[in-house]
Amino acid sequence: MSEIEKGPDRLYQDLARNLTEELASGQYPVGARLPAERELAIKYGVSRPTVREAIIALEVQGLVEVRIGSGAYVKRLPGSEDLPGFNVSAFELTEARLLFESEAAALAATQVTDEELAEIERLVEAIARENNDPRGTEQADRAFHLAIAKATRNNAIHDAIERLWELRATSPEAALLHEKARTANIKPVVDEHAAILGALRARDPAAARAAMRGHLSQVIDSLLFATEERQIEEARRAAQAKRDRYSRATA
Amino acid sequence: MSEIEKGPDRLYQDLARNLTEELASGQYPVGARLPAERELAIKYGVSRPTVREAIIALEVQGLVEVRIGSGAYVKRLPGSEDLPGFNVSAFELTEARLLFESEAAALAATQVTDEELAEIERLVEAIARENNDPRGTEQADRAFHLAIAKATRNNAIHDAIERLWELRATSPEAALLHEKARTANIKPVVDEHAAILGALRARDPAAARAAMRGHLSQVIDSLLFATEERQIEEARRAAQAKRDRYSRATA
DNA sequence: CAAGAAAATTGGTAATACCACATTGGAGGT
DNA sequence: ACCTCCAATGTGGTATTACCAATTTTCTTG
Repeated sequence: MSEIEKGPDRLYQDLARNLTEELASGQYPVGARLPAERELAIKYGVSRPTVREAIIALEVQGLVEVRIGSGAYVKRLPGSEDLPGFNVSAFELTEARLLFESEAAALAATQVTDEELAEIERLVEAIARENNDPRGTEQADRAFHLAIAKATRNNAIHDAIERLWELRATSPEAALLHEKARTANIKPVVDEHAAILGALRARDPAAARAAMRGHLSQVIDSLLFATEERQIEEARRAAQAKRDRYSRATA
Repeated sequence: MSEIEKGPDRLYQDLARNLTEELASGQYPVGARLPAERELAIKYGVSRPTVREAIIALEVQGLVEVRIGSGAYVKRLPGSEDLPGFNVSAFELTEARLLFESEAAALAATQVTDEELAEIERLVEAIARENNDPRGTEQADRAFHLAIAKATRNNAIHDAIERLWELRATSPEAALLHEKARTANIKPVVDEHAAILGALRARDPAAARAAMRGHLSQVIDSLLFATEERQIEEARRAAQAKRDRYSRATA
């Protein structure tokens, strides 16, 4: 039937990629059996050893399970890596950032170097430009926050915060909600980022913490604003009340 | 030469396991070339297709890189997965916990249920028993801190803190240093944990934060105590000074 | 209709052959 | 003596064929 497109190297890799795509397309749901090795060999115009190599590649990746005398069965779909913490909402994510990044900013204020301050200042300007671009990707925003995390001189802190941003990128719902919030609310972020920068420049931990908290509180507000009323009104009120309680206790 | 031990299923898996062990043993350092497929086939008494399957399994795992016409070369050693944040010290880890878990405790104080309080109380008692056991594994300690993280009702926070504990477990140096610190300093932890529990029970965020900070500051102290003077005296002073600066700013 | 046996199907492994690419070493020229 | 080039050799890449073992299906049979 269909032919293998291109690639002079490693036929089995092309075939494994093709099969992975077919898995992702839903052509073979979880639990389904793949065609026999001999059939696949004919279908793709390759030899059976090559088919076996490709299936072994999928097997090692945990995509399929091979049962002797029976066949190769779909174990999980390509997209669904079991990354720990994959099931977090945009609210949880931002709440976590509110807690962690605020403290990180305070620590960074005691550690930041002049070079890092210059870099952060450059990123603030980049964020301003990014905001004017209707199709901005928030790359500068991410870089800004990670630069502060890095200024803590603590790899564990930097990694934890970087991870939160990755979760945001890999969670479809979170990315969508953030995008909605962004289009509806563009103005204040520049000032907030500048305030954070100012506190860092002053080497004032308390001010840096407060500025970061203010910024992320604003982000949560914009998320709340972007939330459909009818849809999750209850969850919205709960998130609001939760934050209020925490904020009041730490004011 | 050597024979394959056992296993009626999947010869290539046995062979891949054998090769992985030989990689781990340092028999083939990074960059070294593995014997030719034909040689391995003879050495292990299997056919070349089977050897190819095993090598492909290693290749998919990123252990070796196959160059056409040249051979299979060791890319990385089995133990060294590139988990993000693999290179963190015990100090960084605990400092991160000091920042994150303190805030998590504050948030948890506003969210914790009576059931969770009962569970946490149970864990405090378990920690006390664990401390009397010279070969305690700190399982209860971990469970205690994760229970508090869970009481925040925020999966992102829980995951981030859980990750820090995993890093501690997977980092040999960190585990070693903690073990040294534990044997040298057993007494205060019970009181500290009880203090945290008390603050949670009182639903007092500020007190919970302070209690957690006090506890983890104590942990850092014990780590400093366990650090060999001659070895990293400079790093020790730096860590001490860093924490002091942050603590003074948040007192 | 059910239980068991036979046949067909499927993955597992081996053996062999040939091709393409890489490396190496020696022939030949400078 | 040195460098260049190319052929021989080694190595992985793939195909073909064959046979075995486990499973599944089919069919016989009580």
